[in-house]
Amino acid sequence: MSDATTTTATETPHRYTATSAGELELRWQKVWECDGTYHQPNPGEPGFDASRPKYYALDMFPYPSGAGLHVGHPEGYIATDIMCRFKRMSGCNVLHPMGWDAFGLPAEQYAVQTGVHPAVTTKKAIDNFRRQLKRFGFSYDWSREFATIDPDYYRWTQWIWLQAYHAWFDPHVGKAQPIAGLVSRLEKNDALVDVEGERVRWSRATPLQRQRYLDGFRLAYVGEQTVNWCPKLGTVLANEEVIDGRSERGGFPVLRLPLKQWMFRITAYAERLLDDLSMVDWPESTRVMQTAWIGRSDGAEVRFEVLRSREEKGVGHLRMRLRLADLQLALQDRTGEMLRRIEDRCRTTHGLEVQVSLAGTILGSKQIGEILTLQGRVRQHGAAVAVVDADEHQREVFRISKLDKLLRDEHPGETLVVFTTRPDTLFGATYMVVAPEHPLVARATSDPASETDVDDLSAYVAIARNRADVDRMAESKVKTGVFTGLYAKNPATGEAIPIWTSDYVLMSYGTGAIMAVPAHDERDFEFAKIFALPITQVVDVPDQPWTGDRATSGEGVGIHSKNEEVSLDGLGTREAMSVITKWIESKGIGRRRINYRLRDWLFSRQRYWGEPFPVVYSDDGRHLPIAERALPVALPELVDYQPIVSDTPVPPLGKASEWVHTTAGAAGVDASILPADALVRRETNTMPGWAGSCWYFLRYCSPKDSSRFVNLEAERYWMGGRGVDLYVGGSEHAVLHLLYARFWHKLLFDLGHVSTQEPFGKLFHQGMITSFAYQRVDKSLVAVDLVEERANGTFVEKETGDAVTQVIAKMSKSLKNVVNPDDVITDYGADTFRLYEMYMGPLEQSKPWNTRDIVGSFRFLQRAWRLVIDERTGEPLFAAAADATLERLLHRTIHKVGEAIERLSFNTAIAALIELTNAATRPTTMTDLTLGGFDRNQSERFVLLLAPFAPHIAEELWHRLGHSTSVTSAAWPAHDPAMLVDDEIELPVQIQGKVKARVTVPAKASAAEVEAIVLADSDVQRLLGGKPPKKIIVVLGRMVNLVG
RNA sequence: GGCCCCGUGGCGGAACGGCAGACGCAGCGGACUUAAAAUCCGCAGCCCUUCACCGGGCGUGUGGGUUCAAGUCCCACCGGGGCCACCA
Repeated sequence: MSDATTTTATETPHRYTATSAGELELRWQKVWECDGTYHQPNPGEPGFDASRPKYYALDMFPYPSGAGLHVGHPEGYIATDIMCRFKRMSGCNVLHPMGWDAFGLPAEQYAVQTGVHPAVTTKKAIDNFRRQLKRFGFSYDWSREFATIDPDYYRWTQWIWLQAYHAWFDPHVGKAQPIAGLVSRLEKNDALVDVEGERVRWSRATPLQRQRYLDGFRLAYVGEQTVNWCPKLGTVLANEEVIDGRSERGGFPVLRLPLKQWMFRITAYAERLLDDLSMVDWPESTRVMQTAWIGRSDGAEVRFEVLRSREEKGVGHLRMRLRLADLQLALQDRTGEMLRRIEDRCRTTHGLEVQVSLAGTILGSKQIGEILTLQGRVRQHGAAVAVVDADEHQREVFRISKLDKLLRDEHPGETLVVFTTRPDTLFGATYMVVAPEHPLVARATSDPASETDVDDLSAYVAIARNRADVDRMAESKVKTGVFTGLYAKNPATGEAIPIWTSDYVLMSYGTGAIMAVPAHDERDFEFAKIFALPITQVVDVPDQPWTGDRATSGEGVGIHSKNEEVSLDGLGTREAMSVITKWIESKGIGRRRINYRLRDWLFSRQRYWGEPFPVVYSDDGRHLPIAERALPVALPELVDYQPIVSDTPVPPLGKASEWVHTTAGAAGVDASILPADALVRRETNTMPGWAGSCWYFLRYCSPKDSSRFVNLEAERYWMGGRGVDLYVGGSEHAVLHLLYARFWHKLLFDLGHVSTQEPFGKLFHQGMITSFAYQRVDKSLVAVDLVEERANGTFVEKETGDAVTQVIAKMSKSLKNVVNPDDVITDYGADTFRLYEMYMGPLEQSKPWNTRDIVGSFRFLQRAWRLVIDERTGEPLFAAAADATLERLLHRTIHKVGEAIERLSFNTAIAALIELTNAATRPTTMTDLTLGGFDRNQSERFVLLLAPFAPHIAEELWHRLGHSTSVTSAAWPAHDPAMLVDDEIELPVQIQGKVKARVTVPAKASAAEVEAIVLADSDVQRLLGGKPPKKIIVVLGRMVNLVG
């Protein structure tokens, strides 16, 4: 117990003490709950006032852990609560909800450790979090509370997933469309589709083949991917969940493993996710992080011929160009009729079997000429593939996957496609490198005539593959690699250059292969030095003179870059890139391309504690969606939810065999898809913890709606304009949650389910609450309880007496500097806690908790109380007459506080309130208490100013001032702008830029008048010593500068 | 290694390019008290000068620059933090 709890009850029985604060806080919390003070009706509901503007303030809902709340949790919640209370008083309808993000790994791991079912521990944790949060007096509308584990909620999480499953990203319109539209197009054209290397007409394809084909388009799809497999967690993880080769949760090593998993085609939205960042008011750092994560690179894709030896001549290319008129017709004719005609023409006039697929978009006829080239490539058997290749803009993802597929599947071992951001260095490409996982390597190892040691190659690939990414990085200092025995023909120089494999090239980026330009890329240079590969300079970089002992990666002027058809010599890098790209395109060996670092989002987890997928499998291996009417697919109550130890991921839900093996009818598959009695197997993977947080802010709008994931009208009202008006949470979610939620939102927007492109109009990250710790000379940290403070303000280690310095560190059990919010509230009350945490410093900054400082906030509330209440009687106390100076200050404070709240600058708002209180406080020695302080009206406005920050004490004072309704619904006081300026102001006078004197001038004085007053001032004349200044600068209302 | 942010009293921090250090903590002095606590009043960046008042100089990590004027803008460096990290 702190000093604050002691009270001099005998003399001042109505003081504000920790005890009385606790009493009145609990009392008002009960009243607010009984009265439904913070209940916000929806449009159409009784009590809804349509004339008021809306304000939606959202906290990142917590993941309730067994440990309970720590002092960092409430920081953001207090901030939004202040804003909400201010907005309510300013006349807004305010949506301020709270809920629980309750599925996920930590709860399951805790359950596995303790043997208690996660449903039990999670419920307990939620109850504890709710109790702790309620003690702060937050103005949440608790009637909107829900948890992501509620079947009524995850029913709709599954529903949204189904929307993605039934949709594809149509490159023509740049947005998601129902996949039924694509299917009917395929049917109508009876299109030739490509399924795992085999081409069949749609009408003749098996159901499984059709499904496989459509999986190449669905936004939620099954895909075979090299995944991040964490054996220790027993699950696969998304790229975003892997940091430095270790799991974000737990820090366990992560391996790579090819696996069929549910994916989200988030890459289809790469461009929009990037561009729309300009629409939102977000911290710059977060926008930069998302931009970097999406990682757009502009460059070119170039196809190299693969040769089996240095001497081999490559297979010739056949290049074709259709007449512009044909293309124009093809584009305008969406039915496919024209495409058929082009195919026919190729067959009859060129003797070529050609497939034409329409991947371009009608951007305007002027672009058509430049956007399309038809490339043909002859195979030995005479079959050919043509790719209609469209413009680089927007529709990239769809076409590229298509191109890659065709190239890889149709011409195994014959070409090697690379992506480069520096096509202008093509002449300097002296070797190639492919990732160890690249298919070319597998073929090279099985080539009996290989020029290299195949065993070496196999061994290297085996090591690189099995190595966890952590090790791969740890050993990354020295580059390693093996020659594959294959060569590629540099299309610019015509030279055969060796193809190597090395783990510095990643299979997951670009095409998994690079053209190495050692002269102008540091990584390639390092590799070339180690393996004595040739280095050819092809760019002269002005500020990086060529010395031969390092790569020059800057931009410059092309040299040594010339063949019969094209020359880059003398061209600047930018121009050279454009020239060479055009040349590549005209040769049909590549094109301009945009590449994204973003990969598709792996959405399956081999865990029990998550949302089941609404999918079953038929015995021919097809996945079949559950009908919407059959949702939710409830998570079975599994007694044994222990993860299955295995070298490969095995979902624990497989243990619920009665649940897994069922019939189509029982599972809820529509009879039109499969007969009701057909045996099916349920999907046993579950969704990751991120699923529930992707759309919870929408559910708050109408949490009880049982017919829709969100009520249409409620969504339009609360999310209207720019979505959530204020979203506060930690910057640790800068990419993960905030990127995923944006993706879901865009998908829902495209399908017409929500009304805004972006979910969160304004985002704010609160800083971390840190703590003090102590550091020895050797930089090791010492726990707080092992250190004592000396009288002179220095710190020594108790045991040794050695001096230690105070440093700022994260709160941790080992440093004994963790603060429990419950204790602080017991010692001072929730109002003091709220005030202290907001007064510590700027909201966005990380700040050290200092328990010693809390008393300052407490004393402020005591003074505020004494200012309004006579502590002997408990009755309100008023000055006989309003003090004019105080009135002026009050107006200024009203202005300052309101403006500071809008800026989320709560520390300065509170400082202004303290200044006002200090100015108004009567000395305790004063006997006539009617002399100082506020009059009734001033007191009321003062209490209103206090209300957003310290709602309990404000409510108490408001009622003691005679009001019977809550301060929550009172109007924010107005200020008179005329009261913000004084009649006379004191101006500093600078001489040669240094403040030397002060003069008092009328506030409305003109520059000339001010100048006259200054020059007439006796101090100024003395300081000038008779010499008139050369120049006088008058900044009205600010200062005067005399320059000699 | 790359990009970004931040360096202000003993501590947390204020400061539209215009009086640096608001406000709070800790500290010091005083009032009240038998006393302590609490409360209230006052003092408080550093240095020089002075018995004192007065007065003067230096001060926002370091060094330069722009400007009548720089904590604030520009360049370089030092220190701390964050993000990414072989992304071709």
